[in-house]
Amino acid sequence: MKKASILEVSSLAGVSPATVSRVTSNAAPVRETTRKKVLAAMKELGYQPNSAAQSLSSKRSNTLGMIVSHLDGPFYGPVMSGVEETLRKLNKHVIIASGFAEEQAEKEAVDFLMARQVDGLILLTEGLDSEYLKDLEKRIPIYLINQHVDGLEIRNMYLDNDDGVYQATRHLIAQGHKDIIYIAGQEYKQDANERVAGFKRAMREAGLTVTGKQIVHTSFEVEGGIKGMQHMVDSGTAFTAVVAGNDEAAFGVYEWAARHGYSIPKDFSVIGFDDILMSNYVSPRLSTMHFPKYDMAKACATMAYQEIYNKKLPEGIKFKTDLVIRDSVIELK
Amino acid sequence: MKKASILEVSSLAGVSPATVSRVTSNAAPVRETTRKKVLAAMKELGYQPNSAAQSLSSKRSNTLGMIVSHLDGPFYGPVMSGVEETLRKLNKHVIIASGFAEEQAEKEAVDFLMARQVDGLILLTEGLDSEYLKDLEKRIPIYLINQHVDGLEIRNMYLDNDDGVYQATRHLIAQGHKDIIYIAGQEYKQDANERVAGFKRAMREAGLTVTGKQIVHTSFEVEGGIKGMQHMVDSGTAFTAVVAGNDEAAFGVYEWAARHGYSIPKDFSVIGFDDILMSNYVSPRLSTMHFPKYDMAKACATMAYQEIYNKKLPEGIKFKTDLVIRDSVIELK
DNA sequence: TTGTATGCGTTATCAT
DNA sequence: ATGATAACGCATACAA
Repeated sequence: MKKASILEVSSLAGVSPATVSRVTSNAAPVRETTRKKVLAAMKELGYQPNSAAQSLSSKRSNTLGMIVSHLDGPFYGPVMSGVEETLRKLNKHVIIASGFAEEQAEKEAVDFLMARQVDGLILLTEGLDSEYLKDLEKRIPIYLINQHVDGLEIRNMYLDNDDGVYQATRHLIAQGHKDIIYIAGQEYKQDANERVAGFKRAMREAGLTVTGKQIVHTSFEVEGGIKGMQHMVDSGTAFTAVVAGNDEAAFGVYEWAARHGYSIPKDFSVIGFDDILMSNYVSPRLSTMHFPKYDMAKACATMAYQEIYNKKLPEGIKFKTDLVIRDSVIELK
Repeated sequence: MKKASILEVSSLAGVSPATVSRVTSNAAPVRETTRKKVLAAMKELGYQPNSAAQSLSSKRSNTLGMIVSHLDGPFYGPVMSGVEETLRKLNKHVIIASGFAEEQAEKEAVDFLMARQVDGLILLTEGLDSEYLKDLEKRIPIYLINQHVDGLEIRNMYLDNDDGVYQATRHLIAQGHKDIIYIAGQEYKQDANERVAGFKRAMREAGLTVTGKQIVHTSFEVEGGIKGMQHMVDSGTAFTAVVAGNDEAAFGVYEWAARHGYSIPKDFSVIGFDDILMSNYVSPRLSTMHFPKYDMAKACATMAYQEIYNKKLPEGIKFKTDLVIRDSVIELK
């Protein structure tokens, strides 16, 4: 069974190739009886449209490009998964490239995918600035996950970072904590700063003072959590609870605690952000803010599909986090 | 700057389109002076070959398909990363699809990618049996990661699972442990069983008896580790050390220990397998067998490239694991 | 070494 | 509703 072409199908069905194309693409009306004939012929020959030919002729690749900072990492996996799954059901393809969170590499990834004639670009990047993106948007539909760009709001899938950490902090406060420290992500990262803002807001609203001493910028990594804790202790800042910029940093806090003989949550409470898979399996199980990564990815893929292939106007969505209470936070006596 | 075609480049360079094609594809000799002219023209027009046209004409998509069980998960990420990175450097593309470790879904993924005219298939699957794969191999070059199929050895990137667990177990024995239990992965999984074999071999070689009581088949997941431990305790099997089928299961052992008030490695030692990222960050840091996922992925991608685009014969590679000593195993006094 | 001409498999335009 | 036919942009025999 070698590859059959549209021509063979058409002759076997006794119609023109154009008609076959009409039934495969579902783009024009076809009499029900002829449709059946064609479908039968397709099945008999095991016909699969040649996508290169389709692309060449239709000027569409039926493929979306996706760029993520890293192919590994607990955060990107679920996002890729959601995008791929959604698009596959819609019979579209994804080509994923990694950008390593570096401007140069991410731009190369863009070029790489553009050369591939992708119909749109889903971007979960960190090194592409607003100028570049606005420019890019003129050439191809783009969809941004986790990055806010003025003027591109409608193509933005966004998380309410501020509100998320606000909730997390309030949870701590509700448990009686007053001396709370915050281990923030990289200062140049948008989301890191929004989260810091949520922390400050919650603290002030509760009548608690927040000075620079209670916040340290490190990174969204295990190492960042470790360093952050060390910094706080070195600087003599007292605390009964720590909110980590993300779960990985929270694991760093755990690690620091283990190294120095502290017990969580007995000695101090910890809350994270993202709700990555591992968070449910560390000891103590990490209380955190659930980031609806998967839903966000699906929404993003759907939005892209709708705009590109169905001419619907895109509409940005702002997602909210949910508090996931587990075992790493206890009431302060 | 709209998309320039090969025709415009050729006329601007004062050569035929065929010559332009020759320089882009690097497939036929071109006089150095004309090459420069062409290159200049390409640059001036920002020429990017239309890959759909290339595919259609050359009957090559310059794209490899890759199927993994899950897009997330600590194991697949590094593998995807290695493949993507390697291929991108070689100017080839990867389309990744997930198969969810289910036969049906994985076969659909194959069809999906075949329809896309991929030039080859890199398979990191769990639901595709030998028969199917041997059949598939007749239609398209395939490369198997982590799955041994008789007759397809040359297209196989394989890990010496047996030797890995053998080493892990010997490490435990060298530390004075005699009562060792093994928490194995799913019984229908090839690698799970090879690992069990390595365990038995090491035990017997050391003159230690190994009965069915010391081995329990659960799964390669955190939950599997938890259940495995519970099973061992319920059945009253004594032990001073446990080897887990993989790191995730080892985390389950950690979790079980935490829930029941045991302290690792004081109360018992634990060794894992895979060396996933998190293993370095749990407490205590997990001793484990390093699985060269990334290297394996790169080797696989390179092999695929060489065979498909350079007609070189593929050659399967068997990788070895390395013992990574961290803090979860201590000497038995 | 370079040019000419044809074909790749599909979609889209224009008829009918 | 359906058919005929011209693109689509490139690679590749074949010729020169």
